Amino acid sequence: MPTAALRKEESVEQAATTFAKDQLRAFVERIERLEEEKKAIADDIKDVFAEAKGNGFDVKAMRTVIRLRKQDADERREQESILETYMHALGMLA
Amino acid sequence: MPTAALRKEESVEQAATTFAKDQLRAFVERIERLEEEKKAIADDIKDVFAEAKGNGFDVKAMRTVIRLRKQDADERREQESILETYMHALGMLA
Amino acid sequence: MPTAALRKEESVEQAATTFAKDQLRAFVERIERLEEEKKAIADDIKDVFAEAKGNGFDVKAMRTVIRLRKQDADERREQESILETYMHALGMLA
Amino acid sequence: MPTAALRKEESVEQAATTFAKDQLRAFVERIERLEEEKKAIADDIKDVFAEAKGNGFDVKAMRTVIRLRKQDADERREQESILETYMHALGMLA
DNA sequence: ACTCCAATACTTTAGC
DNA sequence: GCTAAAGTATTGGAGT
Repeated sequence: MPTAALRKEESVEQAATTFAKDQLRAFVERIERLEEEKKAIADDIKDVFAEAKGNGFDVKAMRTVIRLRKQDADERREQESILETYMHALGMLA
Repeated sequence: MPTAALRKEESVEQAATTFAKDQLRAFVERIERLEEEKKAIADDIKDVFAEAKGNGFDVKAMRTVIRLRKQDADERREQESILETYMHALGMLA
Repeated sequence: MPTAALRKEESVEQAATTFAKDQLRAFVERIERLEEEKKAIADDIKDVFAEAKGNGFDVKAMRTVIRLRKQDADERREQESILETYMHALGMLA
Repeated sequence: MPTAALRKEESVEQAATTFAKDQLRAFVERIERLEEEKKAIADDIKDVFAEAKGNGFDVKAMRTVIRLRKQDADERREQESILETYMHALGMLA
């Protein structure tokens, strides 16, 4: 993180304020940039669905397939977490 | 992506089915890859908010600011005008 | 829904405005009342968890149990919905 | 809910376990009942919003108004002040 | 335009 | 008290 340049004309408080302002602006702009990227990817996804649809696939069914695959992936973590909870409840874990 | 080989043993219909299956798989995998990227960016955004919070900024206000910057001026005026009307109606303003 | 009383002193437009105002206020108050009730129930739920905890039960494990039971209930609807989607995709429905 | 009968054949430990089980079941069912009630009220709220919408009101603005009414004045001023500061810093105001 | 569903954001709660 | 996670509410987008 760059230090705030303290110009002669500024009081210490003004410098602090200026610094916070710049810092805030930097955070906001970083987030906005990331959100643009995210939006671009979301648009890409839409395009792929549209292309699939153009090739005769049922988009809703595709979404279901993708969702189920993701659930399968998530489920293991989930199951492990549940198991842990139970073992803890039964005093088998710390 | 390999093309669907039309083996001697396959009927034309089987080939078509195999092709559709491969094509579907390809679409699904492209989407899954894109969703992973999207997730990564979403995580980055979270990190930035966390960092901002660690520097003393109010995350909720930051979100508001970012939302407002995204709205165009007309839309914003529109919303504010409706809100004002309602607040008036409910005696929340002058 | 009660009609808006049109007082002699009011113009038609004022009456309309007054009516809308009263109507808005009525809607808002109905919602606020419902939200209070909802809050009260949420508090009751908290109390039950606290009581269970006081009787030596593990709250997190209880939440897990409740969530799983709810999933079982939801799952049937979900499975039916998925089945429908597939049947549709395969041209077996509508 | 029946109390746990302590049958001759049961050891004290078994009885304790049975009792705990029944007690747990009772807690879980109480919570599930309460959650159903909560859900019913949430649905009622949705209905009221839908009705308001059908009468030409802007649901989003209504939600905002309700949220603001819930905040106490101090808190509201606080939030507005932070927001203003941030908007200033980003050149969105004066 | 409107409904429905998925995604996001916010709030609350549990554990450290 | 703070961080991490769950649950809940709100928003936006896709399909009809």
